[in-house]
Amino acid sequence: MTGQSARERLLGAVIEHFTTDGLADQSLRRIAEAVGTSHRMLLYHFGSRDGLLLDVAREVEARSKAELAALGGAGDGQTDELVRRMWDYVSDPALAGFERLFFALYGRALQGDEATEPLLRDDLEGWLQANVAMAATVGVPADVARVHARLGLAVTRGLLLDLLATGDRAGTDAALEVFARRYAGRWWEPAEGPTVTSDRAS
Amino acid sequence: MTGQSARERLLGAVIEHFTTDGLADQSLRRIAEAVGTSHRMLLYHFGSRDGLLLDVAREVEARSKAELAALGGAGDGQTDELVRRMWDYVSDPALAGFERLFFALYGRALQGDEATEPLLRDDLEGWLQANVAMAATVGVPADVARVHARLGLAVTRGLLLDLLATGDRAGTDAALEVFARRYAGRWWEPAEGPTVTSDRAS
DNA sequence: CCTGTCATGTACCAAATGGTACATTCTGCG
DNA sequence: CGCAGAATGTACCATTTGGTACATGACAGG
Repeated sequence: MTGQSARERLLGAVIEHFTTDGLADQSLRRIAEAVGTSHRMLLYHFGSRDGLLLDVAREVEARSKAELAALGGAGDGQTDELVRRMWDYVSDPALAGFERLFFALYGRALQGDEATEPLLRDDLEGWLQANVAMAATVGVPADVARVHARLGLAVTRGLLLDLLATGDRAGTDAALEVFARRYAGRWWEPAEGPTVTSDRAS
Repeated sequence: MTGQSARERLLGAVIEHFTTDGLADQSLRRIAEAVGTSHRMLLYHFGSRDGLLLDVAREVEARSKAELAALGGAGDGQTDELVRRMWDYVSDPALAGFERLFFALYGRALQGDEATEPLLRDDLEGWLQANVAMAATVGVPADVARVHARLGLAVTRGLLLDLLATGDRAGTDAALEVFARRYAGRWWEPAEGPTVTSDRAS
């Protein structure tokens, strides 16, 4: 029973360690000690240091995807509600450590680190597609949904960076609320009285 | 003349090196070789490895601030124009390497790395204050300006993360345009027909 | 010319690194 | 039981690491 499971337990423990102690400048031995094993075992299960980091990146990506999937249910077709729910979930203090790890891996990946690259390739595209599919169920055409999903993700990620850096929950909450307000309603259905945009004035 | 200048030249070269080759797992000796000096000299000028990273972080933060300051001029009081100009500037491919370095440092800092911490403390707050000051010249109250500046920065940063990861310029441009459209006009001047907010229950 | 200060090179160090070789235990299965 | 294969421990390795000690170079001002 230990076959794949031991490895998975280790992986979970390593992620937890990276979550609390950071992933920069961590040697196999330090990691091993922190998760209660030997650096020999990490090599055994993951092949190499980069192999370990690769699996960590994959797992983090998978968990992020799971986060987002959890938001799929109970949609009422109001995009502002979706972005609010997403923000509420993702800004939960209990997840802060994980989100920090996510961004640390992401930053590394941006600089060409091979081990963390899967994060770049799959994460965003997966989110967009999930969103497009979800939007289709309430009648939003795919191309429209895609661009709005993109914007919604950018807002939440940008504000999450802000929140993690400053800890200013009230400020970031307020900013998200401003955004959500402008997305209230079923705006994608063409005519419906005067639209949200305040084209007058200016 | 070499006094502070040699150090500054080195710092610039190191940043350039980090920009192209990444900052993860770089030893003093590798850095030194890349910038044409000895690891001994890096220690001499920056005290320690962390000292070097600290100065890199400070400099990157200073350059980011300078980026934003460059956007201050020629405002016409239209917030959508400001966010468009900001995006145009920040998404310039020529700056991509630098932005990647920025996010890599940022991610590190989020995980508690002391050397890169100044990025967290100063960068965002500086941007907010600059924006509030700028907005004041066109009559936007400070508290309103602050929350909108926050949102604007989040959108650009979030989309920048997207662009750097996917390279999808058309997609990110389109998302920004959707955002900007909803910000057209001088929306902060209170009464002007029905407001945007749709105070729904819950 | 001498002397002091900044800059740089050379040589070195103990410690830590990722990885490997080999022996050993554990465990499920025929 | 006995044995294969996975899991783990021990010991080791060459290399690299950040940092230091010390000598030397450049060069300004007295």
